[in-house]
Amino acid sequence: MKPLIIIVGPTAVGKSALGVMLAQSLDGEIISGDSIQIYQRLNIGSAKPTREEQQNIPHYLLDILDPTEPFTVAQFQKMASAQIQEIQSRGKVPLLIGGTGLYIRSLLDPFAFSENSSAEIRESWANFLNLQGKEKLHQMLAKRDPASAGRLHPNDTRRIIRALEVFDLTGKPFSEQRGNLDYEYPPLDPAIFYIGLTASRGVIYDRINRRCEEMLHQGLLDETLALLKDGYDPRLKPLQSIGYRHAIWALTGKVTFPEMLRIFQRDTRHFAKRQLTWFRRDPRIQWYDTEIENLSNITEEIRKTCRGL
RNA sequence: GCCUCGGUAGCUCAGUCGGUAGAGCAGAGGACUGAAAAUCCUCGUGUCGGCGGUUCGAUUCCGUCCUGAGGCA
Repeated sequence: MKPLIIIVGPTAVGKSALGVMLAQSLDGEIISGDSIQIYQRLNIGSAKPTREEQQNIPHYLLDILDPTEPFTVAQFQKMASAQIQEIQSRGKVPLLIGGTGLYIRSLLDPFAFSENSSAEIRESWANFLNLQGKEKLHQMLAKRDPASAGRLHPNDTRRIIRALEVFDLTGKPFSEQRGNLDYEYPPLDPAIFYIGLTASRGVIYDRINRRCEEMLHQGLLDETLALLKDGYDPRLKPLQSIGYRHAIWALTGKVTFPEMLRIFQRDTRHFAKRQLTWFRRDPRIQWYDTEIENLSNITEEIRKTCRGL
């Protein structure tokens, strides 16, 4: 097995910088595991590493989609795993870096996205939801897939609709197909070095608060306005992500500027907390606290522990 | 110095016609298998400014002190 290094963690802890450093010392190339940085024109708000920050290290899965194009885990899984192999085949070390937990996990655990999805089916259930309400929708799922219905809260309509979609598509309950893998974290190949970067809550939040301000200074509003002027629908998924949706509120006068900043910062903090909840659960991650560890020692540790290096 | 209005959860405040208190915001924990920067669930004990008094019982009434804002001198 060839080496693979993964860096995860909450937003704004310094994953990108660590990644570039490791890429330099280990002859590596970087693959982004981020659901927003994959889009073109979303630079400032997605905290996409700039040319300078990339330091001539090749970066993949950045800037490959137009904001109008949908993107899903299934696509990510396919593209990222192909890219990892491609890098390895050239004798380089792939570094997977990102904060999108589901994306990262789709590469490590047996997530099988065999069936195609169906927007039509989803739409019809969304319609059902509008007409009949949450409880009825939940009951529909309970009839077809009691296990999933029991697991999902009636308010979590997005997941309920997906479970219904899977049933319609395959005739089998979603719960059967996912094989109870929620809490199963099979051991990783010893050639994989899985790093979680973290810091105390206070430090993370300070960094987030500052970064949000910086994004505005760097021109987040202009970046967003340019997209709107070019006809991009503000309801597009990537334009509803953190930062962009806030910019849109301010640009359309829905909120005042200071209020927008406040909510932007808060939503980013909430997001970081969700990321931590996701990653903390995975026992395979080796955590590094940026406040106490000297990150430059990581290279050596990787050399020692990572098979194939 | 006098008068008025405040001092209740980290913040802004509500409330208790006397039976030890609750909203919003902030925060915390959790879930998560094709929208995941999304979506969803759960969580509020705090000398009710201090000290006395009245009372079976005071955060609530009375006195006094401390403190903030405003007004009058």
